[in-house]
Amino acid sequence: MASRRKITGQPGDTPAEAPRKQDTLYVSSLAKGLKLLKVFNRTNTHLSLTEMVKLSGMDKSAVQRLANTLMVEGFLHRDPDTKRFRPTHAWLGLAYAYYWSDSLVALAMPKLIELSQRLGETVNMAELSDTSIVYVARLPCQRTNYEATLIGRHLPALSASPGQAILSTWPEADWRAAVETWPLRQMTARTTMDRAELARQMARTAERGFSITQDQMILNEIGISAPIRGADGLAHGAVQCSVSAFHWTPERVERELVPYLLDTANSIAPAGRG
Amino acid sequence: MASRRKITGQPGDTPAEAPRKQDTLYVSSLAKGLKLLKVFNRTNTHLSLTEMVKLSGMDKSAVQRLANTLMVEGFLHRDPDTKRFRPTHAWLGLAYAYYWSDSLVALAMPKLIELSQRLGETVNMAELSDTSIVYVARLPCQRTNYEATLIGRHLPALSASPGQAILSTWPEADWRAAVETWPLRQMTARTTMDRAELARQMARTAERGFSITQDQMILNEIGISAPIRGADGLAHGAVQCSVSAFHWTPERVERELVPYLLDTANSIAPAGRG
DNA sequence: ATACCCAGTATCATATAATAATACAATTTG
DNA sequence: CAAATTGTATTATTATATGATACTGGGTAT
Repeated sequence: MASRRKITGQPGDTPAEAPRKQDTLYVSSLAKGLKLLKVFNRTNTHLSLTEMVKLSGMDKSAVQRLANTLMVEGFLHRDPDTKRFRPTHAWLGLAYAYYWSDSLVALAMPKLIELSQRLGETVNMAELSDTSIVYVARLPCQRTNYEATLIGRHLPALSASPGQAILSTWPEADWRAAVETWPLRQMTARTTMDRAELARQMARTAERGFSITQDQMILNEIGISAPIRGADGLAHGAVQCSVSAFHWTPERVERELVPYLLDTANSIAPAGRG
Repeated sequence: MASRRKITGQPGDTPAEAPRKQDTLYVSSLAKGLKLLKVFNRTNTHLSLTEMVKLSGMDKSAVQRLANTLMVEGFLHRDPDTKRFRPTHAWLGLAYAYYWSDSLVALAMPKLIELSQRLGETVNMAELSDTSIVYVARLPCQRTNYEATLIGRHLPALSASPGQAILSTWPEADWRAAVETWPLRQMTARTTMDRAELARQMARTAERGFSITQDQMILNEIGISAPIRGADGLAHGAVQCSVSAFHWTPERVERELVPYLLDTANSIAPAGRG
């Protein structure tokens, strides 16, 4: 590796390229294989070998071997005609396994279904994952767009209403630190990028016990979230309801949705830790 | 490896232990890492190092290194207190990526939502994966149990109504071969294990264009499925409705559910191949 | 208390198994 | 039909994964 090092690294590469992680208890071949899985996303769905090479920044031979291994093990499917790789049902199998390890979802599910039928609007459940929230359960209604039906989506916690609801249950110093440092991404023209403004919203959320956001992820979308508190008062997750600003005003939301949302969130009592 | 081979292999091991797959384009370290992921399932949700060793049949040191790598890469979480590993939200992130690669789900989703609201009963969509069906979309209703809300579940295609519906669109010789050879598992006391009987059911299904099963996965559960046909007439997936035998009779199902189910399935037109 | 046992952690010499260059085949493109 | 691009196969080289072993610490029973 000393002599045959990568000479320059193409300018388009991911920055820094992560020189070496640890040593003895780090299996880099496994890490590279996982990296190849992560290359598939919303825009990269059916990839050729060379595309995988470009996107992963790894060597052609390496990608060849890793992709082949993933195929043999059932994690990638190769279309014999186009020679392109795509994810397999094994990826859903992992989600299935995940759900059995997350007791909070099991607790919440019946209440979420009930809420969704009562409100007739999209109901979601999200959990915090580092500085993002992740949708773990989704009950769509007719006018829900496809993206909003998909579990596993990660969003910046600061901008999404479930994130704000969860954070608001933290000690004030903690959530203020998060508001200062956690990443933000301009998703729509109106996504709040002003951290001072976010801090004000958070203060209001902490005070009221629920969060309301608008135009943050999609224009004309109103998100309302209530935290699911544990015995220690800290939130493990949040129940979210998503409605259209065409049909709803913040006032009506607060009158007709929030009470049910809070009721549902409060009725979900996490046992120990999720 | 010639000298330090595994001496005997404990009697409890998985059979044969897969001596070697291929050689030059097979990265066994990656395969082992994936094997470790597969160890997590419905019953094994939070695993200690030694449990992972037992379940995977791999060396203690190997598991140590692989698990550590999976943790560093964000695919396993370790509880600092119990020292146990569990799946992370990355597992749901893979499901999210999967959904963008499966255009059939995107096509079907709005129709499935509509159907679920019209019927007020659990509506699912499943796809064939080898000899299993996999649930790719689920719209639960109040009395749906937790397991039936989870995507990614694999079931023997021969026993599940979506599997029968899909198979019934194949040329008769093909589905007959499947009925003869594909695996069966006794899930309830009444799961049909008689292949001749299954063949009769399949013939009926092929004739009628939809399948009805009862007591196959859960007692008192009736499953009704309609195939989603492509341009070639072959099914890429199936729409399923699941109801309780306490509230429904096969006759009423056929009158009040089947027409809507068929209508929904027919309105989903797969473009090219999923 | 103390000794034991078991689970988790760390270290290291060894050679297996991953590497990346290269060559070949099969495409698609001009 | 040539040229370029992508996918496939082969190989020498050594970096990297291996698994035995030893260390640490918590829990339990003696």
